[in-house]
Amino acid sequence: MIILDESKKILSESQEDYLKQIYLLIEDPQGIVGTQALAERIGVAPASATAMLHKLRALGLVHYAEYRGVSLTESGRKVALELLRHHRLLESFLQTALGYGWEEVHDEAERLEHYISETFETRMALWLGEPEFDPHGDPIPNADLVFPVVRTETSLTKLGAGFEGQIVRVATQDRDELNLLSHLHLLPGRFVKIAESGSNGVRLNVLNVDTSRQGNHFLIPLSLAARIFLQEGQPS
Amino acid sequence: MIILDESKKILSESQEDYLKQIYLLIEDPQGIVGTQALAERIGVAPASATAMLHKLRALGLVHYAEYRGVSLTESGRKVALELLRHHRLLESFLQTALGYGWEEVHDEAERLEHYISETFETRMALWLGEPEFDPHGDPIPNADLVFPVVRTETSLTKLGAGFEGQIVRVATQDRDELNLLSHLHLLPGRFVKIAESGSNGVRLNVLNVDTSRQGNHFLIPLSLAARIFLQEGQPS
DNA sequence: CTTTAAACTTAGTCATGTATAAATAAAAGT
DNA sequence: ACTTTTATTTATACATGACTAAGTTTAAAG
Ligand SMILES: [Mn+2]
Ligand SMILES: [Mn+2]
Ligand SMILES: [Mn+2]
Ligand SMILES: [Mn+2]
Repeated sequence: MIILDESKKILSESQEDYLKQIYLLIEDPQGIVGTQALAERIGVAPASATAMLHKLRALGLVHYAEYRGVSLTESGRKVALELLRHHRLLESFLQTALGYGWEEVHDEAERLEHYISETFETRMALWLGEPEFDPHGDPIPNADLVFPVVRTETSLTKLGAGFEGQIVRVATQDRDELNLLSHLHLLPGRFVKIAESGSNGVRLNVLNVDTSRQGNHFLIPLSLAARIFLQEGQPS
Repeated sequence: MIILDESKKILSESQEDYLKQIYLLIEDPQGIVGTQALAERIGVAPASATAMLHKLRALGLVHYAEYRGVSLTESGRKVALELLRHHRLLESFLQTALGYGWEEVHDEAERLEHYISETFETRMALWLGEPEFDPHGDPIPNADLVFPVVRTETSLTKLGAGFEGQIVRVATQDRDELNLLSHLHLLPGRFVKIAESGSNGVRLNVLNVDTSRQGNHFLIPLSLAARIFLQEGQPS
């Protein structure tokens, strides 16, 4: 549905998802991703991915050399960022405006990101007050597809006991994990203090929750703690 | 995207649009519609419609006999109403919640109606306060797909000079017509008095608009007047 | 009735996105 | 280097939804 500047060409939901997944699979800005990993992520056979890569290359959306891997061209990257903006604005909007539960937003956004118009995008952003981060704490590219300035965020596993800071990102889409974190008040915005940090997990005190629930001593397993990011600071 | 109760089968956007247009083209509850009219409405060649009708019949969604025309089965009708509910809730929501212009809502709703979930539908309805009519004045089936009780509405062309009533429906999706009506304050909810009704059109006085614009004597052509519906009554 | 026109369906193609099976290239192991 | 394993591509096929051209049915006129 996203319309390319140049020829006003319209991409299919499939094509868009390939571009988005290529973007997300490439960590380093200069990296490439292989056919297998891509196919696996999209949920198709490797041969199907190869076929699609030929088409995307013909459209000028990817750099792709047979057997060597794939990366995005400038216009391919724009499509991916456009989608990312739609997705993250949608997650914010569904939660804030429509009262969606924390775990319900992802699937809906995954589908709708391909079908909302630029007008819809603009109006959501306006309604939300041009947010820079979504409910997970993930950065939202602005209308010109530029990311907000990065915050200094550090994974829970890299901080020691006694550290005080604010949760700024929770890098998981898993429903159960999100429900757990939601229950424990461990969502972006919360201020916490690390009570204990060991090899089997991390214990936190939530600082700005009513005193009756203060002594929050649940042990967060390392696998999850690694995906919770803090920024130093105290509640204002 | 709409999921059939029985086999959890998912319909394509195309299939859904066929069912919806069959529904809209059949005025009488017991009527049928021909291949040509249907094809024209969808924007495909008649042969393409024939092919699709075979598929929809195989899915148990339409009654269809070659050369004799098509109508909806009970489950086909449910899909059509489901879509209609999505469409009309979306139009209301885009306008009320997101500040869409009167003419912008239709195209967006036409696409999104196929991709929103039942959750999205439910939340929109809640946000809007379970509305029974959309911004055009068209009735919205409730969650059980039952229409609200019909209002007594009469086309402008069937009423004489001096009649006072409230606009309850504006049966057009045309952007220019909608813009015009919007400018003239002739939208559902307004109270008007018929100033003149002749063979070249109808002139209205808008009753509850500031006095400076009272003498609204624009001539509404009959073709448009026929699609404006009033209910008798005075402003409260 | 028979002829003609309109509506409709069938037959044969095409584009898109997927799949499996077989072939080939690249990487790893010895 | 040679061999084996793994990644990837090619060849072929299938489903969907569209098209055009040609044939068929039905309805309207004479
Ligand atoms: Mn998606
Ligand atoms: Mn956009
Ligand atoms: Mn539609
Ligand atoms: Mn629904």
